[in-house]
Amino acid sequence: MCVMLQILADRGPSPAFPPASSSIPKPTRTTSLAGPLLPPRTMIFREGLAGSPQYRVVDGCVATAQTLSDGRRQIIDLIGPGRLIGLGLGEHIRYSAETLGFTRLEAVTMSQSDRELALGEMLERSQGLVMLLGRKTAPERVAFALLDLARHFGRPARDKRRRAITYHLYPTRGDLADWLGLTVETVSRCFTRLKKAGLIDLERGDLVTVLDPQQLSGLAAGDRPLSY
Amino acid sequence: MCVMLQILADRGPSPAFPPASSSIPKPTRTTSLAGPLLPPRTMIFREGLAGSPQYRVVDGCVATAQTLSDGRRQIIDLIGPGRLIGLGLGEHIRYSAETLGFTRLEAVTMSQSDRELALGEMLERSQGLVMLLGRKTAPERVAFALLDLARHFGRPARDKRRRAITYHLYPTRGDLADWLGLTVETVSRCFTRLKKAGLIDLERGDLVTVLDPQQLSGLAAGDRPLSY
DNA sequence: CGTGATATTGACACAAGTCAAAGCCAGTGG
DNA sequence: CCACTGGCTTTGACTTGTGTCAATATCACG
Repeated sequence: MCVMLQILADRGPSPAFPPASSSIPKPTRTTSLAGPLLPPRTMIFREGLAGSPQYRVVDGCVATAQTLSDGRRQIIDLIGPGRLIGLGLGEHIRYSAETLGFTRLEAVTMSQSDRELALGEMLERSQGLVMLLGRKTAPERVAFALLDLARHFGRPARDKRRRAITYHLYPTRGDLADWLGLTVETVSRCFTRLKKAGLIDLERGDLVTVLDPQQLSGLAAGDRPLSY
Repeated sequence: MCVMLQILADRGPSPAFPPASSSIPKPTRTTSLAGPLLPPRTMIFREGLAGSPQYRVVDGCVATAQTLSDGRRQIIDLIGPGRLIGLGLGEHIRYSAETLGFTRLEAVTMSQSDRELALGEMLERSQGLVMLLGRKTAPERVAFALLDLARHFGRPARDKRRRAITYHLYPTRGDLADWLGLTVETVSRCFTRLKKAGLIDLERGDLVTVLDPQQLSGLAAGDRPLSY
């Protein structure tokens, strides 16, 4: 039995995604709880909606974000397969969530201790982002993002027994800018510099290969300055 | 019976503060759990220490912070009376905590659901800081900080039935800079501008009066631009 | 083969950082 | 009581990283 997820596949501002029913059916297959394939830019829920539906990302990518009254947007987290969305204060949701690519979710119910663990993980990631936004330079931020995405979306498929990791980049330059507290142009310039420095490779704009994870993480941590 | 808190009142890098014993004695007085008065700049715990002792701030102010290898510091939160410190992943503490003024703590043990609630609150504050650091200008950040501190440290003592709020500023300009992702100089300049604009008043450097909370919160939210 | 979104690149502007010099104040000791 | 010290703050002059604006390139899609 499938949890019915009403898909509202419009782009941009759209009606809210109804929370899954709280009655979780027994799995009859491994994917029995999984919803349908959501298209890119589907709004899953919005800021201010009461209640907190909980989903696990099965495949694809979801961005959680807060938006200021004047349109400034800050992405709180990019969430890949296996991770959860919908946690937070029970009262009101403080952020919206939308898909960045074709994405499959499954509804989950969690024990209290699982929720506590998940909250702790979210807190840890949020505090990491605070450090990044408060004290890191643009190249450090972009390097960090590329490595974080590699961990979540990279297949262990190493290029030629080098430690290279290749993955599909779900977020656009604009999404990355809104995550890293930068502008589209700055993100693009950092990409170009990282490419010229031989740390990464980019194909067709959305296929990333991290060529030198070692050096890239040195950059992300602020140990090395990225020459040029 | 008092929970013994070993005070290490040195300034700067110092040994860790030992977690309170987990056996909580019955209160014999209202302040029976409260520890001694900790002097300013006492390190309560450091990053990387295992276990997570939990305290409530009774009086004073505590800053939680992460530090990069090259010394860049990011304050995660400033915590006033009634709020908790020590929550997070059980495994390791990802941040350090130190007092900013004379501070009294009390050891607490919490039910699981209290912990979940407290984690949710920390998460919410952390995400608010993410928005501030990623997308707000320096004057907006400072305005936000002054209002947040007013909520936590301001006495309801209103000036002359105007909505003015006065409070002692625990953090130095440097602490504020490390919280807001700015420099000491920028924080100081914003203070000067806010003073000239008649939104706040400063006496002796550490006594703040918010003269126009209304307009200040408009500034903090990015609705108004702060002329001059 | 247009058309529209996204990405890159360049020229320039500006907010915030850096460096440096006073200023202010609390604490100390003569 | 006063000079001295050291930390914090303020202010000014200048630099710089990142943002803004604008032109072009690239790519997906009909």
